[in-house]
Amino acid sequence: MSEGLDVALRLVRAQSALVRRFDARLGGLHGVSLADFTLLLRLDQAPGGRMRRVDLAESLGLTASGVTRGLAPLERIGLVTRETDARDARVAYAALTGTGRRRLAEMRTTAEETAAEVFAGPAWPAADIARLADLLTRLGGTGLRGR
Amino acid sequence: MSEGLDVALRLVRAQSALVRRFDARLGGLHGVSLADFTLLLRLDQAPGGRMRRVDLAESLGLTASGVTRGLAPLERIGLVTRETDARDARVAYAALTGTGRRRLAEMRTTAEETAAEVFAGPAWPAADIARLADLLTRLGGTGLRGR
DNA sequence: GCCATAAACTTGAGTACTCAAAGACAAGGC
DNA sequence: GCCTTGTCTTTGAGTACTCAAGTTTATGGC
Repeated sequence: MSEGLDVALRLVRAQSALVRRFDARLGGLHGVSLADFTLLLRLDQAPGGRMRRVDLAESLGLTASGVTRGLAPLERIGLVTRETDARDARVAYAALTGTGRRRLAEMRTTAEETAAEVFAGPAWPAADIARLADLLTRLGGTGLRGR
Repeated sequence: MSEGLDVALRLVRAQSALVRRFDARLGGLHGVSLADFTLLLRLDQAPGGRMRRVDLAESLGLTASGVTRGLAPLERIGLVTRETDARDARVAYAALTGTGRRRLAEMRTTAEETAAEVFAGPAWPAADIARLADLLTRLGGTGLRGR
């Protein structure tokens, strides 16, 4: 089997393990999934803590439909609100609420702890984590750091 | 944001892009998803081209339930058959059929082409692909190479 | 031999997405 | 001002999984 294919399959496999791990921790402590967390994080990084649904979709690698469906429960529990645009009545912003921001800060702590556990131990020197970040960036997934 | 968390999120993002790409190619040319292909590939690598469903699940990172559901359509289109164990009536093997093996060989070609496209260009020297393979292996996803 | 426990598998219900279609609005040509 | 085209969003239907519960069969103590 070609190495490229091997890498792609390994990546898919690694992802499902990772998602399970984050889902378990975030779900247990905060009642949200990794997808929920990622969405909130992305909102938090946007100016004003709000974004149009299309842009959110684009930025998360989902369809607009997926964003609508993912946002609904977060609105229901008061982490996100819907805001309108004065200029364009078609657009519905998703905006972080105060509660959302506070809860997100807590989630972020546990997400970082989880990541630290994943990369703990002598198998993961900082240089290798950085190398992995670099390689994954090249692979085309838009990152979220420092935005 | 911690670099570990950043890497984890990047990986998730990269995976969804990758899966979409493979799904499009494999679906278009052979009518199967990347998940289908991975399952068939795993079967092909097992001695006798057959495996117990539990082991298949373990090896793919799915639940037994997911395997049952994923296998059904592949049995329906004749790529896989169900076999019984003479010693233990609980187990139902999944086995590649001759057709399955032939079709898999074709799928493999397009999967390798797709992987080659993903890693094409000067951004991806062979050494970096190998490095990525190594890093992902450390991350715990069980690979499929050379089994 | 019988029973308790455990393993392999399937099934029902639920979740998180996808795509395609539809509704509401915007923008530009004319 | 109207009409066409395009954009933003939601919704219906379908897919691919999950978990929990149920069935069937094996195994080991006694």
